[in-house]
Amino acid sequence: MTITLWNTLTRRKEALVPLDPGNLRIYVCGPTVYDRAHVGNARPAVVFDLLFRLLRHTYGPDRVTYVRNITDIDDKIIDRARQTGRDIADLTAETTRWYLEDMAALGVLPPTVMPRATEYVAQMIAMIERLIARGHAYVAEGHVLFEVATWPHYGELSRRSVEDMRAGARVEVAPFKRDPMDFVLWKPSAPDQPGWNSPWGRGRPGWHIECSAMAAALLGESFDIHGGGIDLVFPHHENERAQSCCAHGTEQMAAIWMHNGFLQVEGEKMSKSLGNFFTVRDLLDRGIPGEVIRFVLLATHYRKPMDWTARAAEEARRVLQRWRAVAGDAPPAEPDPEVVAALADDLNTPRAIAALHAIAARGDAPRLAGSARLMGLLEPALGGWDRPAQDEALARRIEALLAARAEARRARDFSRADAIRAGIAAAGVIVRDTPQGAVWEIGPDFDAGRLAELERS
RNA sequence: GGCGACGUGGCGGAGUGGUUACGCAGCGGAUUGCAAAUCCGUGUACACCGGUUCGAAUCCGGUCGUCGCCUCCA
Repeated sequence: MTITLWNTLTRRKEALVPLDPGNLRIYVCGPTVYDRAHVGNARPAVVFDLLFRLLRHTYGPDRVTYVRNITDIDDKIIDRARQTGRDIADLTAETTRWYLEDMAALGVLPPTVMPRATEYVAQMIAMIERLIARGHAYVAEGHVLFEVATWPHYGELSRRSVEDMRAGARVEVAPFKRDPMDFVLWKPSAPDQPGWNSPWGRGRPGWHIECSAMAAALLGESFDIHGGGIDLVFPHHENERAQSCCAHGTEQMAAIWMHNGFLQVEGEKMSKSLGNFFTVRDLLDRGIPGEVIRFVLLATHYRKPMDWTARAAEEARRVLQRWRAVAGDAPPAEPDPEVVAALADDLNTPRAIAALHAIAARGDAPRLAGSARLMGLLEPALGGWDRPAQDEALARRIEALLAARAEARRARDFSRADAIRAGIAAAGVIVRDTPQGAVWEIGPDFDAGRLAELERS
């Protein structure tokens, strides 16, 4: 099975040809840890988790190295710590823990390696020294800057010409820059800011260098896939690519560059001022299962803009509930070839989901379970939300009411039977009659008061 | 202002030079005491305007709209 992926660099779908068949290497830009992950942050985590699963399935679990970093050096972190009076290490440690918990709730597997930027400062300094030695970087007023003009390929990834960018520059240009587009590799730290000793004085790394250093340390100078959100194409990935290629003297940092599309909420962009800004934790706390969130994120092709809506979540919940009922506890079979083929075609998840619908309609439980799990769905660990509540007293009360209805039906007292049924429904309990008898579950609008009212009548 | 992405039926969302995507909702039927659930069947589409072509929703050009990047936001 050949995996084909859209390469942002070439704007084409390309066959994935491993540089080293024994070790497929992928790097994805992870979170900057200063706050809870929002739904937009979850999209790349889920999308590249799916890719990770597909690669493991295709090449074998031991032949894929997936690196997703934790950026724990950043001015946003410094600002947040200052505002809240917290210690930076506490803040980043707690936020990292939150991130991992929230992603695990979405069925995101731990990557092979999760390096933290603070552990790679020495490698960053070494890389900056190489860039200076090779004539791609210069020191000015305690800063080290990458000199864009020294690399003719700058702008290729984001399809921008250096000329256009200079013309459209809206940022104030630091006076010590040789060119407005030059970007910071290292900058000085004030005494109250975190800093590391370096040949250029006490300071801290610029934004992009940490990914270049960690990728090189863990995956080598050149690797197979580099991924992240589309907003990272410029400047982050453009700059990473320039730094890495110039430091190592290589032609490519990654063979394939992948970017997921942006996320909107109810047709509008997510922003705190619109009040539609919410974190993964908000959704989980609101009772939306992580598996449902994952499904919604995978229902749109990863490269397209997607819209998070309450309606989409509701639809996803119903689909998963039905699939879980079909799959039951069946042992998972090999994934369906059509599902694998769809995913191998640039992660065409909507097509894969359509194939899952067909499998579910056939009632092929083992195949459904095995195929869905390739996508991180119908995993036992994410289940439970689709089962009735474990409250035994409540279960006895509902079953007593259902028994009363069954009794009324046997007596052909249909008006009483229907009244009980309507009452149970009004209380938010969903009842389905099957040949084996009535089954029920607690719906989203459950109202214990109305149930008690019904019991009195 | 510069650069880029996207625009498919009531909704979500693939695909793509000539043949049903799929799901949800709707409608019809089976089933049911009546319902729910389930099963079967079914209609509606490719932003707009030109062009290329035997044929375009699919290619090319333009217009409009939405979104993103150019501000250390995935």
